This record gives sequence, C-alpha cells and structure tokens, in this order.
Amino acid sequence: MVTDARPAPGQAEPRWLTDAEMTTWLTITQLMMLLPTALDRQLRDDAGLTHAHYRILAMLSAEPGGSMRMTRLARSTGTTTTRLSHAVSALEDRGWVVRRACATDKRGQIAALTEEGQAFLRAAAPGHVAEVRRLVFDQLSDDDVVRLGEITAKILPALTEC
Amino acid sequence: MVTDARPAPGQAEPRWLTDAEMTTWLTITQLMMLLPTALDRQLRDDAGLTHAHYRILAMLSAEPGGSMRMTRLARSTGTTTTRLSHAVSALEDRGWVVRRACATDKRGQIAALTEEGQAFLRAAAPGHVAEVRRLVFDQLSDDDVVRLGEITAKILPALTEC
DNA sequence: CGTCAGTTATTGAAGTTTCAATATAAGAGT
DNA sequence: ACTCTTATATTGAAACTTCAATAACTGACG
Repeated sequence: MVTDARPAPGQAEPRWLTDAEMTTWLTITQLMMLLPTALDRQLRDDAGLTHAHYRILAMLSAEPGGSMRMTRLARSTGTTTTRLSHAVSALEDRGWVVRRACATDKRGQIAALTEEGQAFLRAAAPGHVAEVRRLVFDQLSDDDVVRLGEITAKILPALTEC
Repeated sequence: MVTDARPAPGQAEPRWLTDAEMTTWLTITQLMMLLPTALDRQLRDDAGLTHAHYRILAMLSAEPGGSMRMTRLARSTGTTTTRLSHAVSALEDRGWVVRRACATDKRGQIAALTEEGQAFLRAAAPGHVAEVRRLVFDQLSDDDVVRLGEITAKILPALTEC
C-alpha cells in the first residue's frame, strides 16, 4: 500500500518491497503511530507531560549526579539538540530540571534533575510502567521479548550514523 | 532507566520490568524516537510533507476509487479524526486531496485523492521506498522480517481496543 | 599567535498534534 | 414522533517539533 504507487516513467526504479516486507512494514508503521500516542495519553492524563519529556527526566535520574550534558542527553534520548533545548526550558519552568554551565567547556550546558523532578518521577513511574506492561510486555512471551530486542537493535545503527 | 525511579511510599507497587524487558524497551523506544524522525526528514527534504501525511495519500491510493471515509481513513492510518481533519485540510490546500459528502450518511465526509495527488505520490514513492529499505530492511534477514512482523502484530490489538 | 572549520546550544517562526468544545446526524428505546 | 445516547467531523487555542539562522566557543593548522 505505502509502496503501491509505481515510479513515474524516467524515474530510477528502486528495489520494491516484497510481500513479506510489506506486511511487516504495515505493522511496524501502525505500531509507530499508535504506541507513542498511547504512551503520551497515559502520561498526559496521569502526570501532565509527554513521553518525550518523561524520557528526559528518566534518563537524567539514571545518571550519577542526576545530570548530563545537553548533546549527550539528546543522543541518549534519541532526540535533537533543538528539541531538547525547548523541552528542557519547559521542564525548567516546572521546576523539575535546572541548567548549569559546564566547567571544562564554555559552550556546554548541563541539565540537572532537581529534588522536585526526582519526586515527580518517582510518583509518575509506577503508572507509566504499568501501562508499558499492559500495552507491550503482557502481549509477548519471554522469547518474543528477547527476539524483538535483538531484531530492533539491528536497525538502530543505520538510524544513528548520520 | 525509564523505570529506575522507585514508587513513592504509599504507592501501589507495579510489577517492575525484568532486565530483558528493560533492554528491549530501551531499544524499542529509541527506535520509536529515531525512525519517524528519519522518515520525516527524507520525505520533507525530497517531497515536502511528513510521513503521517504521506501515509494518508498512500492509503487512499490503495483504495478502489482512491477515496475513503474520514473515520475509516483515520483508523487505517493509525491516527485520530482530529489529526486527520487538520491533515486533510493541509493536503486539500495543496490540491492533492478533496473532500466530498457521503451519500448514505449525512454526517460523513469522504476524502479523495486527486489526479495531482496520484502524480505526486508516484513521484515521491521511489525515494521513500529506497529510504525504508536502507534504514530497515537492508539491516534484516528474511527471517528477521517475518519474525518482527509476527511479534509487533501481537502488540497492535492492545493499542486499538479503546 | 591568528585564522578557520567544526562543535555546542539557543532562538523565533512556521507547521503539526493535542485537548476541549461544538455542531450535526444516526439509531435505539419509549 | 420524541428523547436520549452515541457517532461523525470540525474548529481554535495551547503545546510540541522542525527548520533556518544565530551566537559563542574549541581545536587544529599554518
């Protein structure tokens, strides 16, 4: 379907998708549309932030010192520095994160989780985990979980080399 | 990491994620952040629309008559009627889609692909397919493709029952 | 040292998505 | 026929993301 449109005359013909690839692609894209929306909805309703913003807090909380430099934080949460800049500003307005200057590189900025941010995350995490379990892991066998991790891990490198 | 924050005292303790689940979850969420962005970038640069909008055109083109009712189109592209309404308005402004009244249900609206929309899609598809292949299917074995489709298909029902 | 390409981070405007509210019509039950 | 609930689709405001432009700094090289 996504690839049903045939190339215009004179266009280079790409290697088209096989039936198996097409079936899988339809499923993946559908999941890609629905899962973020579902996670956003639960977090918005119960905690008042998006999944992308939640990820930033969660990533910081896992770091010793609860802080990380912007570029590295962006990379590890799978986002861009622009988006992170805006997001951290929003999180700062709510008092969950603060910015500090980097000691060794004057260009650098360090985002740090506040006490309030920690507390907020502790309160929001159980509900979020329950939803992740309900939507994803309750549907899969132990074997599925491992295999899904292995296969998706193969795709990541192509997405990060840029 | 996403679930490292422990529940506050007095909170109900959820069943936490196992190590294997956590590893897979980190990979999935990273993929969920990066893949849509990568698809959007290619389509924006080469064709000037987002992946979500492209999907609408592609879904319509696969339909006999090149048209579908709004609610069904929303469901089949994994979006909401609100988002679809805005999106179709934007696609209408560009001349790729038109709205028609539904004959059998006066509430209904039907989105239909125009000639220009068809032509545009034919021109944009090869580049998009090439990118999908490069980012996803070139990284996977035939076996991976089938298995990935099977596993992700197990998750979809939980996301659509609502 | 001074220059220059590359890195880091931010800003504002434009585009997209979400939420809440609204308008209209269909269908079920009385 | 009448009422009530549900379904369909849209709108405007607020929030988030993207793009392009900008500012400030680093490190390498002549």
